[in-house]
Amino acid sequence: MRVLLVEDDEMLGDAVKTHVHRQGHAVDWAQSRDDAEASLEAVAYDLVLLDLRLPDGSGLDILKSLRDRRDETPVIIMTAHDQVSDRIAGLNAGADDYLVKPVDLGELQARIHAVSRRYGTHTLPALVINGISVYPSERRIVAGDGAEILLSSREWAVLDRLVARKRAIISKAQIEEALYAFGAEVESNTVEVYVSRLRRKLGKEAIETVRGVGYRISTDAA
Amino acid sequence: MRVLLVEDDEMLGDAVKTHVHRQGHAVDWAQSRDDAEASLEAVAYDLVLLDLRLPDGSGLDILKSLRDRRDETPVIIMTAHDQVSDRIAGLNAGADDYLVKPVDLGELQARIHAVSRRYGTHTLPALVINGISVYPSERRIVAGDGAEILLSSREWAVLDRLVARKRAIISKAQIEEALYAFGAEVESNTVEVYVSRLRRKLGKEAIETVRGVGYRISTDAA
DNA sequence: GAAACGTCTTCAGGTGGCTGTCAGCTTGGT
DNA sequence: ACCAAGCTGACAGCCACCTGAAGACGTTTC
Repeated sequence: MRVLLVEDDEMLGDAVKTHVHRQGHAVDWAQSRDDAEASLEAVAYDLVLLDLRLPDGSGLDILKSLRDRRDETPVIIMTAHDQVSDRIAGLNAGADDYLVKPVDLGELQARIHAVSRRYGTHTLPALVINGISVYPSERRIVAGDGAEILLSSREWAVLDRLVARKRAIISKAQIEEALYAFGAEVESNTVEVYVSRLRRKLGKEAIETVRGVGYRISTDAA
Repeated sequence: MRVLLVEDDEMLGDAVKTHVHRQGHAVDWAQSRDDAEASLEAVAYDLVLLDLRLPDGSGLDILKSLRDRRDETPVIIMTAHDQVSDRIAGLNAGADDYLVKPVDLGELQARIHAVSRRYGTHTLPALVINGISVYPSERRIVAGDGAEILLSSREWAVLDRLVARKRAIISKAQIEEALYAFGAEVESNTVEVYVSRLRRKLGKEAIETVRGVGYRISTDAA
């Protein structure tokens, strides 16, 4: 997932960003209201973590303007104190959930998971190889440090076949079948080339070759 | 194979686990939905046996979230009663087969076999030597601790001949015949070499030499 | 429209695992 | 002790696989 974190506190922001990164999500961190609105305009996010107390205006206004634009991106509010009025205002303005500071990272994780599930987006990677998270139905993988790596459509198609049945050995023929939906034959080592490219992005050990049989995801890669 | 059993009933779970374990598979047993999801996240399985009625949520959700993640691990459902609606919902959600409780262990075995066969993996080892399972038509053997040992195609061919008729003594000539489909003569001790290589992987006692006659699989190896 | 860019496919040279061969050694029978 | 049969480490050749490069094609940018 792609997450926008709106938080002016350096310490807290850093902790949250790191933690959410570790869950395998791409995190942009906006430290002011202007920052946040610029980001929201430029990028489509799957989730927004929103602090209501910002130096240059209320976080609530960000949420309101989002919903005014009929943007239904899930928003989780982080309120500075357990102020009932804040929470009510936030939820009324269209927030999906809220957290009370000091933020417990485990709780944050659980709430992100719950909200995302409600929206049908994926928060759990289908697979983690070498600390690199692979997500289903997304042409992107996330490295351990949070950096995003984009996959081309063919690269992703190959990886998808391998990940769908993790413990199985998949033959080149099976992979080709998935790549070229009937008819469109290919007469060279295309699959080998894409495996090679995937290895460059995922790490050499990520995909195991079984000579004369096919390929398989390495299950033991830590 | 590595199997995840999701079942909250102690009695039934124990019986099923024991039975499946006897077939030579590694079985993890999850007794709750949370347990099951944690296991699925951490480990790649070849098969999931899924009870739909769990204390902390529906087993169907587990299946749905698996398929949402484009995970195609085979799933066999166990429904509490012969509820048509359950079965239909399960199959629609992407289950591969279903069992009706009370579970008949023989039927369970047959269905596991059928589902696995559809996916090209074998569930019944042709033979167990030294706690190492040998599967038909696969160039792979599995040690007692679950570690996999890959065989080269020639190694496999030799082992296959020996396993095909377990108690019989197979001559070198017969084995050579299987290795080199007519014409392609071999004029050295190739068979001896491959027996040696196999012994290195299977254990010294796995293959017995009958001087002047041929080889045979040791049946007494525990 | 032209240039810059990214993707897909093909090809060619390189690499490493698999294979068959042999030589020297071990084992079993007499 | 001797011989025949079998065992196994070493090695050269082969073939499956790997990978860098380049051309064809489509897309974006100016």
